[in-house]
Amino acid sequence: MTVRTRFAPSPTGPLHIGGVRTALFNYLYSRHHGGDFLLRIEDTDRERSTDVATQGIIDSLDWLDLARDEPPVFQSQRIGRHAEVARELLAAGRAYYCYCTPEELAAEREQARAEKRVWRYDGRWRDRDPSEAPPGVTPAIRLKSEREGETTLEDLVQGTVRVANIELDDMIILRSDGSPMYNHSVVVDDHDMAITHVIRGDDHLTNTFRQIQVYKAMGWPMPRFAHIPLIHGADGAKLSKRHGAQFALEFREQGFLPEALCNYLMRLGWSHGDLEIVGREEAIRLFDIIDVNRGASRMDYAKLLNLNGIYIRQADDDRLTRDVLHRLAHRPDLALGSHVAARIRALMPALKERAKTIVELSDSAAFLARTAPLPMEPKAAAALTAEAKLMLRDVATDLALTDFSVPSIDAALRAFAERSGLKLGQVAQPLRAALTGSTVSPGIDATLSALGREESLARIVAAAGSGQSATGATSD
RNA sequence: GUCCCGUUCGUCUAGAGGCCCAGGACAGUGCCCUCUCACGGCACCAACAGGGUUUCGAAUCCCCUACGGGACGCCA
Repeated sequence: MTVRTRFAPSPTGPLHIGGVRTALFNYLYSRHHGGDFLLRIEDTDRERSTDVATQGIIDSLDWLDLARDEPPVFQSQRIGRHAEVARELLAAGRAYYCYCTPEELAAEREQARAEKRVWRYDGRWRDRDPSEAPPGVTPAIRLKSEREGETTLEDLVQGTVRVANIELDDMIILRSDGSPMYNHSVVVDDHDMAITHVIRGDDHLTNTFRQIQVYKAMGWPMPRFAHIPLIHGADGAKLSKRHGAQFALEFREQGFLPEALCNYLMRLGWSHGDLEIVGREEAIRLFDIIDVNRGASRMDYAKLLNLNGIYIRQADDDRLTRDVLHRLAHRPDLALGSHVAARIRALMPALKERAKTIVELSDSAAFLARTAPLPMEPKAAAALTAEAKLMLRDVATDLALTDFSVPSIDAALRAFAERSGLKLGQVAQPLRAALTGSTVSPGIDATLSALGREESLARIVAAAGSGQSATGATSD
């Protein structure tokens, strides 16, 4: 039997990072076993479900490269089938009409809570004849749950979990308006979709016991269940806005690579010895659901950032150049052209060594898309002393004689420094300021080479010329 | 409140009775490399929630307590 897993989010908002991990585990599990990974949109709550959210979920999964094997199933299109199963249950005597009104039940629940009692539906219509039904009330359909013994769940992550059946009341499977309830439709859909492994957040653990009752009542084979722990914020509380990014596409916006996010999320609650860096192929090969921990784990943005840096360094230079160009295109202060793309591509091996996000990478490449005179950071301006400016004119002469390859630039700079009795840093820092407007950049030789002869010399001249009047009487 | 689950360095984790006076990674600190910043290298800091059992021996088995989390809808 082929393994079939599914990710079943409700489209009520952007895809949360916990959902991403659930999707990832489902994906990895099915791939590991050569099975199928499916998507089901649980949009039966018409009030809260939106098309925008649905599209957001699909975009998120696409970005993360969690490919589905079949078109998405929309639960809202299956409510007829859910009702049909409910009627089957009714006909088989495994379910019954309940004529309690929502108001009546809500009041009871409220009262029980006020008295600090546990409230459960008492099954008052379970064995009553429908002829006793009060007039004018359209009934809901409730499942006849087992009332004795206990239900045991052999969870792939949580182990053996038992609940006394007395804890479970007769849940509603079909509302009085004919629409299905979650715990019912999930079972019908999972069955019809031939799902073999249900991997989901452990907030669903207690639902499972109710769902098992439906499987039993229908005589359907049960899938295996795996309830994975939730992700919390740094303070151990539920992940929320103040903890930082929490939605998949937010991470994309903040410059994270999908493979870094996947690697991070996979290692959260799962491990394979001391292994930290796990690419997609290896993840598929190594992933097993029984290696997933039971306890909730906390989101550590610092570690994700570190991982992102590692993935950026490993990433293909052309791809990173495209990403950077895409981001820089939105900046009104820059002028992009093919020569800029070439410069960024040329310097990319050095740039990516220094960035932890695509945002940082883009910022660090921005100077390549400017034209002289450059805006100067205060520290860079300070590096351009009168003395330095004079030195720049001289070094420009030497540089002009090179072929602007990295080795020849390096050789020229070292020779110049030695001849002038300067340390390399005393030459490189003013040059860096002149070329980038900053005190931080890749190696000065690579920076010069990427910028090219013409642009480099123009920037040096611009920087050296602006303080021409300096005669040694400069203040501060 | 009831039911269920969990608890190893700040964080993610290794650990399936002796290999552990607890290992790795991130973060932090210091040093080295060095034209800046990174990268890289080296080192330091730092944990078995508490108590009680079993055992020759427990982070590992069992029990209790504390703390944390989840679920208790005609929501999903």
